[in-house]
Amino acid sequence: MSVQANLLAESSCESCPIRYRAVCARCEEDELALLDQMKSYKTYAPGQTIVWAGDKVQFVGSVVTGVAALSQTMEDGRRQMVGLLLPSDFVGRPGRDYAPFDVVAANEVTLCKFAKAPFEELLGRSASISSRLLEMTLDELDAAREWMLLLGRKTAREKIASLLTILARRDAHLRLASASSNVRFDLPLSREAMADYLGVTLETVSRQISALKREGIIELEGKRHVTVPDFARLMNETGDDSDGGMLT
Amino acid sequence: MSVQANLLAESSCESCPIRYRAVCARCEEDELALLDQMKSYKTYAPGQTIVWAGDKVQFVGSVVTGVAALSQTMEDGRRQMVGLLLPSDFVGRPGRDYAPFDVVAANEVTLCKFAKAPFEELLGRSASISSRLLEMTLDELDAAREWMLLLGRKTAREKIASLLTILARRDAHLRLASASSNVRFDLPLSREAMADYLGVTLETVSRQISALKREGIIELEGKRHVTVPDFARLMNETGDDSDGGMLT
DNA sequence: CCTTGGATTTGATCTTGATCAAGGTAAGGT
DNA sequence: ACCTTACCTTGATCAAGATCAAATCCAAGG
Repeated sequence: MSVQANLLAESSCESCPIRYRAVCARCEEDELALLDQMKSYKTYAPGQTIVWAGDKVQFVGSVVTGVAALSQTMEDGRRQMVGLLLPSDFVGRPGRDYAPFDVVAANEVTLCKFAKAPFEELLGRSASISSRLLEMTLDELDAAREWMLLLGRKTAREKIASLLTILARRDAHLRLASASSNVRFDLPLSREAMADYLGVTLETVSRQISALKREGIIELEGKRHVTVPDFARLMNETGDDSDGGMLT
Repeated sequence: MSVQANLLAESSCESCPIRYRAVCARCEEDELALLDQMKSYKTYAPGQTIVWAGDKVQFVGSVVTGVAALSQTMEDGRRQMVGLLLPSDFVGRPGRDYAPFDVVAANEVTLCKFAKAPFEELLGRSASISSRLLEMTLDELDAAREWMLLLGRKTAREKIASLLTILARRDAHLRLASASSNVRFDLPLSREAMADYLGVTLETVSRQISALKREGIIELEGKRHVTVPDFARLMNETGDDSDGGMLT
């Protein structure tokens, strides 16, 4: 939910459209100038690991384009994705030196980076930035907790439908679930990545997608392009309240 | 993990031992005085709902004693606990008016409350409080994400062992997993609450606890009092790395 | 055009944990 | 002491999803 809220927030700015929206919604001019000085861009190839869990991390930043995934792996190889980073999402942990999780580029990802130390210094002085960052973190926490409900209590079918709903909303920039029928979008994740996100196997992902297709709830062109002829019908499969969580 | 980190943080203070540690680790004297003026205490009975999801919430605060649970319920009654609030944990969401989840007292809970508006006002001025709150929120986010791994990928046995480990650590104030054998503690949660936290049924919780008992990994006196004769052996059942996540 | 390898789909079977159904246990009330 | 009630344990059965094992698809390269 909160991810969407973020995407739909204030309008963007020329030089770094995403960063401005995400971190600096309420920045003063001089703060923006400072941030501009310390920013840099970097692009990562699909599948590339941006940060390894346990690494010392020297930067914070925002996703500009692409999709990155936060994930954890157990010794025996079981993997769980614990967060999706979409454009405008913040990456990094002010006040913490080591990354708690892997950050992996799901497709080609561009980050807008700030050196960590000066950013933290600015954070210590600017109430506008730190309070904005607190809000964003609280939103992430809410999103994580909604995902806990999905992981702990939803069926495989509900999990898939929930993920498709989120991706569809993101791509279509829908404000309300019911706002538009016939949504089309591309899956930014492989079946395996979806499985790791949903806490199921890739076979289960494939079977559930096939089932939704067979029932006409979604249509597929190729493996990755999805059309949802009736969004409400997909929503009905998520197990969520019909209001789409707009209250939060 | 982070919950433990919090508990093991700086020493406490006379008038409101918990709050000082949690929110005001780096407060100035005058900020403490302000907080003292606006604080009040309230006690809730076991099972009582402190906040309903969707409610307008007028306070923030800290847990002083007892255990409270954050939880979500689906229309058909499926329930998932999405956070445990132990003494010193922060409750509430500065900058947000409505509660996203239910908050329920698992046993008798005492809260130290601050009126939300003046607290937020202080937050807007005090870099020390807002940065501390950001850190605490990031810790909660890490804890939520570790729980996602548990919910998505661990077996029932690993889930139970993980929960027991966390509760044992909390109660025994262990610094390291291996620091002490023969840990004893009381379960603050019913079987049903544990089930809702772990994303399984209460029967599964009961069976797995019985299995661990049968194998001598834990001992039970009554339903609630647990003894762990060899902590490392319990840890081995959690599926986690042996280091116990001390790096984060 | 053909080959190749990764990604995906599909099928058959198995396992874990859910569900359904009794019993057991202990604290509190009468 | 006896009953009530809430909570917990245990057993039998079932089903969702995991696992194992082929096919199939398709884009990239030769």
